Amino acid sequence: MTAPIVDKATVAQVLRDISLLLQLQGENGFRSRAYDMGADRILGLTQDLGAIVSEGRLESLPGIGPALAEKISELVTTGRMTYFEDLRAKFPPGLLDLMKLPDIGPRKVAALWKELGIGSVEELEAACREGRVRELKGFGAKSEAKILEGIALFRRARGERKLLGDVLPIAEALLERVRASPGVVRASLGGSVRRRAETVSDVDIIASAAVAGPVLDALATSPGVATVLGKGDSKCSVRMEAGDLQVDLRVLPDEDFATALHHFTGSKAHHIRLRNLGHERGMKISEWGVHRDDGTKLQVNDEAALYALLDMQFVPPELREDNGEVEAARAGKLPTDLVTMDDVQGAVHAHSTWSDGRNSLEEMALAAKALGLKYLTITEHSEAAIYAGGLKVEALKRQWEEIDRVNEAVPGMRLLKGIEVDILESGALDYDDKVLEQLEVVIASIHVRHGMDEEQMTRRVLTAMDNPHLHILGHPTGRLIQSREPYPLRMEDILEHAAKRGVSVEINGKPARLDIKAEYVRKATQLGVKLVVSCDAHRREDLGNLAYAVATARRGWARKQDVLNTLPAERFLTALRAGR
DNA sequence: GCCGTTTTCGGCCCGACTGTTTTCAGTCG
Repeated sequence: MTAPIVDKATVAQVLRDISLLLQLQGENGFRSRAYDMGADRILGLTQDLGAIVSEGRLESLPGIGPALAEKISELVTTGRMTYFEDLRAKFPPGLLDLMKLPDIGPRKVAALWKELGIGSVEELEAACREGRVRELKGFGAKSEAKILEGIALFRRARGERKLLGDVLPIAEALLERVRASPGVVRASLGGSVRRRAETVSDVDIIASAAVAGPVLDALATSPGVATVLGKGDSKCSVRMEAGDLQVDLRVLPDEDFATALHHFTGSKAHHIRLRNLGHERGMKISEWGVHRDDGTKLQVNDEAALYALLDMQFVPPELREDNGEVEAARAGKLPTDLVTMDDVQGAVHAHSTWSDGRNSLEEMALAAKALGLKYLTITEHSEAAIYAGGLKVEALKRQWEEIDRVNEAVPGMRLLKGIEVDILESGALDYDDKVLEQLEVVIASIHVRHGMDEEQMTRRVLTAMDNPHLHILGHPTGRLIQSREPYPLRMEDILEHAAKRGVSVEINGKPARLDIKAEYVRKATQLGVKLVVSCDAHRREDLGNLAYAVATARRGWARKQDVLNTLPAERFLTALRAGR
């Protein structure tokens, strides 16, 4: 098998660019959407793209037909796509950036380009300042002002999505404010935040109330709101001061709450599947309810009722990505015991002032206890991690004495003696086996020498897993969302080896890591690999990262029994050693 | 461009909001 020249993300990006260019050309919208759906499909693949291409299996993927298969195949095997290059050559290179501006879509970009010869953000800015844009049909003075605002925003945010961990706390605070406003019956977050996507672009809140006005006002006047972008009879959009975050609130009668919540939770792909299923049954599903073809409105009290109408199991929001959940729910094969925060008995992966953490062992213990947890694994860095205050063996042994003291002092909470030991370049671990065997929990992670090639890096991790004292593989891919690519690793090989050797795999809940990601969680559970949800805490507040690890586990369809730290401490320790 | 348990052709989710209009087009989610 030859390694693909281009990765999934690149293929998806090319397909999305084609979609935009086709829209610019005024092509059939469904044709451009086919490229978008193809991009989604490729991005969501758990299997190796190179293998799928070389085995000619592209066309077996839903949404990929002969035309896309041929183009993707060309791109993956040669690194180029003639169709894309030809298409792109018809337009100035800056044109695609224009589409990223708010309220600017393909029709407006086409008009700006054809009528005014505008091909870049800079040219658009100049034209707005000179008042040339208002001369165009469909544009006015207000449009020019809004475009200039949008350009400023574009330059600040560069269109980047935000980490879920940066957005969720803001979203939950706003939700509480909406919930407390006059006349609200029900309220919930929606959108990618509710689905717990790794990154989100905005916040959706859905509320039910007999009168919408006061609820919309509550959001518009919330602390932290920078500008009110728009406010109508049922909808209000604001931009927060923090991080240019946009928040959309919809308020409707309570009888429409469930269908609206479902609609605005998405994902779009999941939703389209459901609408089509409804169509087959003579039902029209929209945010305004479910209607029979004769116009009668069906009562839908909650989302479960909506799925029941379609003869499906309820699909939890985290699974609504059209990754097989629709088929599984129709067949009654969707797991009903996905892991929840309430299932988690202990937190894995915490640092203290002994290495690079900010809080003492006792402070960490008290904070974990306050969250209702029963145990916390203390896993400082090992000796090689000099930059992170890694512990020499003597210091590690002194720490055990303090752990014993804290365990006496904080009843109901047990600190477990562990380590986050470095995986050295050779694949050896940074402590002798004689030290490792005395520890209750051994996490092994890579922290240095990221630049090795795929073969070397894979070999390094496989070798590490052969050490019988290693219990958990820590943040296995090393990615930092939006700032560092994963190590070049054959993850399928790693997960298969973990299954064979009885090594557990971490789902690191630090919002910038979420490592392993949901797709690999699903792969891991299929292979029978046991998982732990971790907080990778460097301070008290980081214990809350567990919630993001649990969300990632759920997005990967992990059940309670797949996650070892849902067990009480003693059984957790036994399970870590089972199969080792 | 993709798809099919009435289809290999003719569909493909649909409503709110804004700014420009004077009945609507474009964008967004």
